[in-house]
Amino acid sequence: MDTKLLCLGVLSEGERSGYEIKKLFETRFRHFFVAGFGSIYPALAALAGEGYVTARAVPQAGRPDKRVYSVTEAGLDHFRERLLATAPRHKVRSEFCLLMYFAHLLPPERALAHLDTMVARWEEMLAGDLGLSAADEAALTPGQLFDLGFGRAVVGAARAYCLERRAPLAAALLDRPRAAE
Amino acid sequence: MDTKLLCLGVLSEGERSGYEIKKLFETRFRHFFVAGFGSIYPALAALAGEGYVTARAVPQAGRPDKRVYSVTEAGLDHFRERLLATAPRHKVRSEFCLLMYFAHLLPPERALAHLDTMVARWEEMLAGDLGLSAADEAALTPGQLFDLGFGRAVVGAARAYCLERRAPLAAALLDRPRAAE
DNA sequence: CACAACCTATATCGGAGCGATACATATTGA
DNA sequence: TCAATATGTATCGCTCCGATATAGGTTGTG
Repeated sequence: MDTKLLCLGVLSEGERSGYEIKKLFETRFRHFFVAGFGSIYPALAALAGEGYVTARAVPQAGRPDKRVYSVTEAGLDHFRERLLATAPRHKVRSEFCLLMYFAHLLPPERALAHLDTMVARWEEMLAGDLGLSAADEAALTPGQLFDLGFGRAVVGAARAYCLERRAPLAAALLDRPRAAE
Repeated sequence: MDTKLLCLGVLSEGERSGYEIKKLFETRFRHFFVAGFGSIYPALAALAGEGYVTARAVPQAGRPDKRVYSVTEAGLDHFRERLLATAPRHKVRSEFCLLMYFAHLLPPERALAHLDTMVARWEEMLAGDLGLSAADEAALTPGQLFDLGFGRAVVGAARAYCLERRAPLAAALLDRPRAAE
């Protein structure tokens, strides 16, 4: 389970609760890793069962207790081992591309709306978590900096391509005879 | 199951066997949808059970029979309905980015090797299925053309970024003191 | 002030999904 | 000769994750 691996990774930077880990996933890893509570809580429970992390209950005023996890020595070792054994993969699952592929079976305005939705989402990402200032970047490790730039490059390219091809696509979708180049 | 949806989609272009569908997935959809036999065969069986496709056994010389599937009228309707009800998503799951994020815990040469592996894979994709000639492109629907360009843009951006940042990353990973910009 | 909307916080379950594997044979290439 | 590689179908079990439940606090707005 890769979720276990990433949880171990973020815990190696400091103790955190499941909820905080989810937040972190959303801000720092959104462009390459998505995981919900349904993945994170079981992952943490499994890690605790294997002795790679320990949990500590922190009472909260008027809120349910927070379970704060810390990585153990064995967990750190395990993490490094697993990292060494992990093969680099990069998988995309895009219903957006699927919809575009069959755009001719969709009302044209629907296809274009999907396109606009994606552009908006990518712009949000670029302006949000991917849009750190230079000052913030100084605090990052080389790898974190690499990932940040990678996200910007890929998401930026997707956004740029969609914007650039919107008009030609609209033309091609709306009137069949005229070619759009 | 999205696999069911895509199977229905490719069958709407003509009858095909499970094996042929897998081939098609690998060549046409690799950059946005990955599915193995373990997804495709159950998907086809389910579609047949629902009456959305019909199967026909084609005897082969010296080979197991081929089961060729065709989409039914009901299947075509269902496909269009499902397309209309599908939300545009675009999800990335990248162990490569994960490895890069924690590159400081890896031997530097290992991190760089991972990077080179990915560059090679992306170049393969660009030269292969994403590298159609202009003549071939004329036969595509606007949506197919859009997806092809999208794949080129995104995969190309990933490749370019990795090549561009390789040297700075290597420098930063090898000697900590010097900043790499 | 009432009510909606959203945030913090944890947890489970059922079903989808897919990697690994098995089987059977023919061709290609070293 | 032996190892790959290609065609072809199929299943099993583990992983995974979306949806949902629970519970109260805070913020915002008409």
